[in-house]
Order: sequence, then structure tokens, then C-alpha cells
Amino acid sequence: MAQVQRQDIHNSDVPLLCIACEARHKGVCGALTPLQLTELSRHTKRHAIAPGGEMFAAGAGAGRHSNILSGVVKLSKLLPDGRQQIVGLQFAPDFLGRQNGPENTVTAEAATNVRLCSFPQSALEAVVAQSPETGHRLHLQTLRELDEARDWMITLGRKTAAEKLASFICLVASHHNPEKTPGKGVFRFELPLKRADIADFLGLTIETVSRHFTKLRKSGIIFVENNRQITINDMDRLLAASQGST
Amino acid sequence: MAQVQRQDIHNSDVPLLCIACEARHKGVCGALTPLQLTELSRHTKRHAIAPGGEMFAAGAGAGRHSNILSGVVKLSKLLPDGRQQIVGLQFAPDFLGRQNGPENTVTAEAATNVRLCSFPQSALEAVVAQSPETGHRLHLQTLRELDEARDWMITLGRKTAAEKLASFICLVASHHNPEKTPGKGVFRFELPLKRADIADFLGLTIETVSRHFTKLRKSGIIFVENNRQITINDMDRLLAASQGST
DNA sequence: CGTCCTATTGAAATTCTTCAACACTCGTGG
DNA sequence: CCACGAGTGTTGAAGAATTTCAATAGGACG
Repeated sequence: MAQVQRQDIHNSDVPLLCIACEARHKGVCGALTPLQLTELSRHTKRHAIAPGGEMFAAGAGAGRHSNILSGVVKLSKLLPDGRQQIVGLQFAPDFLGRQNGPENTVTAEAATNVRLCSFPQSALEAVVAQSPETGHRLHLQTLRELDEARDWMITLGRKTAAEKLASFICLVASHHNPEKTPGKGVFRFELPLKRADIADFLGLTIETVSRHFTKLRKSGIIFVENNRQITINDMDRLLAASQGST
Repeated sequence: MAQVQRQDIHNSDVPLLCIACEARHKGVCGALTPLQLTELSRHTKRHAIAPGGEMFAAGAGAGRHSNILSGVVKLSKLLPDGRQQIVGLQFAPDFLGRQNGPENTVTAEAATNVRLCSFPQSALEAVVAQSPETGHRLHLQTLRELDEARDWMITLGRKTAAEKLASFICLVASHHNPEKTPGKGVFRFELPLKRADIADFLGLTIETVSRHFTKLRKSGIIFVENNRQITINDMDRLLAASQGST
């Protein structure tokens, strides 16, 4: 009885760092028991990274893995001559790092201020060995990233510049207000990317991005302040502009 | 002793269907014991599908899963107005089917004649429950598909039409002669896609694809017979043409 | 105040698409 | 046996979209 009680107390002892952490609820840590969290937290470090800071480069060893606590991370690829394509954006509480591969295939860079909770690969492996559910969550995140990548492929391959930009704004909006994205209300949020990054994400030049921002503004679909603050006046029209029906 | 012997005999009893199957070696079935294979094979069916035949549609329930025994499968997405983008090609012995999701997010269609070995979702789940290694293999395939999708994103977003076509030919070549792709020798193989599919894969029109085929032909990099038979005369030049250095 | 970074706008150049015509192959049926 | 049509692929000319080059403007910072 006393035994049980003590265990209870012990189990409720979630590490301080984890208590308010989003990754514990929706991220990969969600499947861990307090004991496992405590064990993992012995190997974790928190980092703050400024915009432009690089977390890992394509070709580099797997190194440390991280949960994103806040901010937005760009995943990008480079062509030998310097052309760049952003192949994914990661938001809190996404997991960041190459699983099951010797090296990273993309470069990860902070788009905004980013806070990470990172741990060495060995710690992740130990956790997965103990908690198959965590392995499953990693698989689920990979599947979600695959879906997102393929969704973006149709944007890159088949949409016009105007549709691409509308798609991007929709994507960011959906991360600020999940669920009720196709709703009626007025959204207001900050773009996590500067024009050059948006261009690299959409496969366009900054000039084309800028021109189509202007068109969306003039058509009244969005309102822009300080280049980054976006207000969506008419979500339905934006959604329509992101697909066929111009 | 007699017990062990009987087990040995039993274990070596790989189902007939599986003996020559590539999926048993390099695919998801590779981690299964003969016993597990026998169990799984009780639920499997083989299908042959002609070019253009649809395996499953985006939005359809997960239904059956398959190993590709031979042939090439297109994974594609549609925009409401009918524009199409091929988001992936799958070759034997790839696994085909939506894991861990209620419904498919892409449409799968045979590009060539395709032979499948399929089984219901429940059978797959039973196998994964018994063989964690199989779950791991599925995760690895998902990671590989994610890498391929992201590689293709830079092709779609940042390459010129000429580079895109060269990239496509390289991609197909690498599946006909894995490993020594950057070698010197002369390759000859058949394209699994018709021009319209290549256009949908590259985010171009069939006319643009055709024009750049002609340019590659006239430049001597490739030789084309019957529209589909490709001979790569100079792999290094093709590789160079697929990236920056024209 | 000058410089760097970011963003916008215009004009010219380029690439890709669209529209149109034509060629080839392969079955089918008269 | 040949004509016909469907499916596939090539080529040309005109048009549209995007890029490139160039100039300008505002904000942040030393």
C-alpha cells in the first residue's frame, strides 16, 4: 500500500521542464510516462536560436534531435549552383532530426526565433526501445510530413504564382488557427518568413512574390502591415484563390 | 530434438508464392519468419493491372495494401479544376497503401503493367503486431518516400524544364541500374511513363516535354527509339544537365 | 548620417504555355 | 486489304507568365 502510494507520488513527478511543454501533449513525448520523461530529461538541453541560425546541414551526421518548443523552422535543399528550395516548415511541437538515417538530407534553419529542447540520438533510441508507442508517434509524424510534402508538390508543380502565394498564406493561417480554417472570421497573424524565404518556398523570385502580395492587397482579400502582419479579410476568397477558381 | 527438427522443417516451408518474391528480400516481408509468411499468405491475393488501371483513389478508405511485384505505379493528386501532379513513382518491391490513416491522400494508378500481392489492412496490422521489425521497415519506407518527395520538390520548384526532364531520365535510370548510376557505361531502358505522365510528374506541358526530349536527342546526350526506349550515351552529361551546369 | 537589409515597382528579356496542324502506330471493321 | 479513328507524340507561331535587371524607398543600427 505504502509502496503503491510512493509510486504514485513518483509517477506524478513530471520534470519541471516538461510541465508546460507542448511536445508532452501533442508531440513525441506524449506517450512517455513521468518516469521515462525524467530519464529523458537528464539528457535534454534547451536552446534559443535567432532567425537565420542553422540547426543542422544536409549531409551532416544525425547528431542531436529536438522538439520545437516555439518558433518556425525551415527545411531546405540546395542545388550545386546555389538555387534553394524550402521543402518544409516545422512548427511547435514538431520533432526535428533525422531518424533512422546516418545523415540529414535537408538543412534546418530558424525562420523566426526558435526554442528547442534537444537530446542526443542515443537518448532517443533508448526511449524508443522502451516505448514502442513513441516509435509509432515518430512514424506518424513522418507520414504527416510526407502528406505535407506531397501537398506542396502540387502547389509547386501545378499552381500559378498567385495561387502559390494564396496557398502559402492559407498554410500559415492554418497553423495559427487550426480547425476552423475554412471559417468566416477575420484572421490576423504574423508571417514567419521574409519575402526571400517565401520565394524559396514557392519556387518563385522575391519580385514575383512581392507583386502578387500587392495584387492580393489591392483585391481586398488581405490587409498587410509592416510587411509581416497579415489580416485575412475573406478566408473563402483566399481559399478560392489558392486553387482553381480565380 | 525431434521437436526442433520438426520446427526446422516447418520453418523452411516458405509459401510457394513468396519464394521468388522480391518483397521477401528487399521489401516489407523481409523481416518475417516462414511461419509468419505462411500466415500472411493465407490472406494475400495476386492481381495484374493494366496501364491506367486505378488501385485506389484519394479520399477512399485504406482498404487493401499491396507489395508491388513488378511494374511502376504513379501516385498523383488532383486540383479541383483537373490539373494533376504526380507526386511519386513506386517500383517493385515497394509497399503500397495508406498506413496509419483512415484514407488515402493520393490516387494510385498503374503506369505500366503492374503485378501486386495484396492483403487486407487487418492482415497487415496482425503482422506488425507480431513483428515490430516489420513496423520499422514500414517506417523506413515512409522516410525514403519523404526523402524522394523532398528531392523532387527542388526539381519542381527550382529547375528549368530542361533540367527537369534530365532529372526524370536520371531517376528512371537509377531504378534500372541502381548503385552504378554515376558510372560511365551506356544505359538502355524503357521509360515507364508516356509523355502526358512525364508532364504531370515534372509540372510541365506535354509540348514542353517533347521539345526538350528533342533537344536532348539533338545534343547527343540520349538516343530515343519508339518514344519509350532510351539510350543514355553520356551519363555524366545527363547528370550535369539535370543540375546547374548546362 | 551612411550602410545594410528588406521590400516594392517598372521595363525588357526569357521561358513556358496555348493553340493549331500534322505524323505515326495500332486495332477494328467494312 | 485498306480505310478509319483513337491514342500518342512532334513541331511551329503567338501569347502569357515569370524572371532578370535596374531603380527606389523605408527601417534598423552603429
